[in-house]
Amino acid sequence: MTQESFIPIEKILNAAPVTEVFELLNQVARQLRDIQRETVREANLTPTQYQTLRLLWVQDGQPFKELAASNGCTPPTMTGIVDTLEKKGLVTRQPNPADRRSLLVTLTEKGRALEGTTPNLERIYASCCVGLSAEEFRQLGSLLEKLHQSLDCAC
Amino acid sequence: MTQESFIPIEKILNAAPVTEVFELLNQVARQLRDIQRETVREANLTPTQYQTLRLLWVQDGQPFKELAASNGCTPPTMTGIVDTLEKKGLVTRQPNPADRRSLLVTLTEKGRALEGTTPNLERIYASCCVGLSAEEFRQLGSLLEKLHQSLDCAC
DNA sequence: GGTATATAATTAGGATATAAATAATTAGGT
DNA sequence: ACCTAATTATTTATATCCTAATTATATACC
Repeated sequence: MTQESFIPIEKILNAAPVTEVFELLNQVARQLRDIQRETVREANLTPTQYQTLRLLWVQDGQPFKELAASNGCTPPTMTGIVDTLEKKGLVTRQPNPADRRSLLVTLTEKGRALEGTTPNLERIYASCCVGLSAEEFRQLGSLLEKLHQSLDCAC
Repeated sequence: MTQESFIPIEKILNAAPVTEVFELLNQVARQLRDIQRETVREANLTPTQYQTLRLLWVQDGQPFKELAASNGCTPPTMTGIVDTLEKKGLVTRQPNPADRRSLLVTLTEKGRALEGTTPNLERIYASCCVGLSAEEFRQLGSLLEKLHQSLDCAC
């Protein structure tokens, strides 16, 4: 039995490799949000507003709950986001014929027209990833997917 | 020339592979923050407050600017965080002898004592990553580091 | 049918976030 | 020394973001 077998768990934890990687992940997420912020600033949108509009451009007329889930926030948060988008005249609340409790978040003409005028985020994102090969990028996606699954199960 | 040659760039971009990976990355970041929230809830702390205390546990008496940078937020945000930590009696603002504009964020006895009683986040994080092998996890860290560098340069 | 439970969106209240402007202080150039 | 420019923390205004509690409606169960 080699000496390495006796490295105490505390010592390994002190190195905190997991925490380090997770802090790096958070840092990268912040960088991406900042890039997004710069990209949509000219359109007078915040990253959150842009993200929500993107979801509606793909499928208009979504109930709050679904929209919140797709956006990764809670329903109360989505209420606030839709409030500000409504103030800007980009969306409206419409009754849901299928359920009178539910409201559908719906694009206005102005909100729909915005799709054609906002810069192409995919293009800008791609230009920021020159440091990674296509294969490395594919690998990153695969590992993140695995981590996502693992976090979903374990916690 | 086959028809495939005429696939317009817009159609390819709609597949949005980069955006997909980046949205996955954001989703994982959110999962990690939620785990952190659950972990420190019992201590009556938010993830942000815990993160800031962690920085002070490593090095006490940091100026606002440094603390904000380490925490990945702006100085105005750090002002708010320290305000709430001060209200909880965990930190105080101390004058910086080296620069009268500067204030040092300093742990109180109560704030320092909290280090021993909060749960070990590293241990909890590690238990959530059972889906990845050590090698895969190392690879993920390496790819994130590369992406971090790339985003820093390109944007 | 009537009551209990569940669900959709909101409200209330607190804590982060950003941008923009400000007060106090320091640093640099002349 | 003096004046301008840069820096530190803050304030203000607006926008996210959470949890917990509320309101209105729908579904289930007996």
